[in-house]
Amino acid sequence: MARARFQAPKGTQDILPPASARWEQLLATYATVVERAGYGLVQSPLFEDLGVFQRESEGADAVRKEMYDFDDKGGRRIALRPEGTASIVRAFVQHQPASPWKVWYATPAFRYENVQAGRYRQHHQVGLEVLGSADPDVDVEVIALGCEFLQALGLRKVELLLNTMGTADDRLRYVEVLREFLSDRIGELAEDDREKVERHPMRVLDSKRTQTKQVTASAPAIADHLSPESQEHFERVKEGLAALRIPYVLEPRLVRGFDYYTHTTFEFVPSMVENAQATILGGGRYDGLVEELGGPPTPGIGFGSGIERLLIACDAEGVFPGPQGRVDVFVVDVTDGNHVARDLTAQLRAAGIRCDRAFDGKGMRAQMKAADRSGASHAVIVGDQELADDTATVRPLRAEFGEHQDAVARADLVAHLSALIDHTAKDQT
RNA sequence: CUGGCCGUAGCUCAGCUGGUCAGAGCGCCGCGUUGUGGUCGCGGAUGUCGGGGGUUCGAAUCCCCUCGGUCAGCCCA
Repeated sequence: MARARFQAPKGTQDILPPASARWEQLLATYATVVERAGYGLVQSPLFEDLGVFQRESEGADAVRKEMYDFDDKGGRRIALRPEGTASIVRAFVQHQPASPWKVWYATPAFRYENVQAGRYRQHHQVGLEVLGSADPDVDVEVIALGCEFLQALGLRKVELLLNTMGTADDRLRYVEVLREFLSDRIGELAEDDREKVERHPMRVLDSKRTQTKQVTASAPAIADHLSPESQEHFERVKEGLAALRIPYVLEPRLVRGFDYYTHTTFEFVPSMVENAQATILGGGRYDGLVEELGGPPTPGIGFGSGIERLLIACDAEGVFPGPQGRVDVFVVDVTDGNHVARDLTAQLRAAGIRCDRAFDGKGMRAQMKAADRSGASHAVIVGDQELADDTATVRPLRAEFGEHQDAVARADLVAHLSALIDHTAKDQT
């Protein structure tokens, strides 16, 4: 190797062709699913005032440690976006659009943390948010769209975990009960989890240490400590999911990292993936966040879904292979100067045919090899003979088209190829 | 931030306890067929053995540091 002086920073990666074609298709699939439900795209800055992301919540210390923050040349404290929701909420507060505001986004997210399976310093998320409605049917719609999206990718072996965090008041009461429960058994917890009991007992619930898990298996569930209103909200969400035939598993230990989460929380977890970081889509209601960012009391709910993890899950299930072949036609030119390739590719592209050619005056053998590698279903060969006859030789490259090659009049070439390609497209579906 | 494993060609890897250890397969390029790919045959190119330092007559091989990869905790998508 001509030794590379630089490489992509730790925890980041280059997504090159052909792998990048899967990304394009994934984004298109997502956009299709959410836009037909009335969601509009939001593009917001990749960096924000640090305060947008750093709030008073208990998780704040950890959040700050993982944030890519810096002072810009004007002395402003800036942070690269670590997640999608906060920017959307900031934009909502700033522009005050009419409620309910239903929006989606696709964005990179940056977190300064150690790399692990399914965890990167720059990862990519698609997500959506609904601001301004407390209706439990919105919870159902959001979860259903997440579900639809995963299905559209072909994922089947995915489990929906569902829980509720109640309201802030519910949680205060519950945390007392939970803390008491954990304090009584503090000796049975894994050592590293013991200090959390005082500070943030709900964090103990999602510890991955088996020792701790054995204890929390019998911990009191928040669902049993809800106010009647919270109870009612959760019931209606479950009812809605049942009506839409979306199976879910109640997971009392499913908690979210931030304080502003309320009521419904959910995660989709692929069963085929062994990694510790498996959640491919997670979200919940956050009825306090808009206020935290200086807006009027406004309910909100949304989810985020990690593209890298989605693709890991797709690989594990052997689904969503991505599009095959970048072009349908490859022009092979064995005339002097290759001017036919130059002109013919332009003509075919103008007619909407995806085609490519070789450069650098390669010999026919090399051009045919390139044609094969391009994934094209047909080669269009032009040499002195064809030039004289004003024709082109259309040569099939894939077994299903046989070995027969046609001499096609140049005037009929576009129509001829279009018909062949149409046929191919039909065969693939 | 803490810990385990790993770093040899574009890719996957072999290289025993330091002494032809710079190798294989795939891929790439060319030729067999100066107008036919994918199969087959033949030939070819590419490496400061991640980087730096040390031990030694001698280091891909042993030691230290560092960077990167990977996995786990924590956190989350």
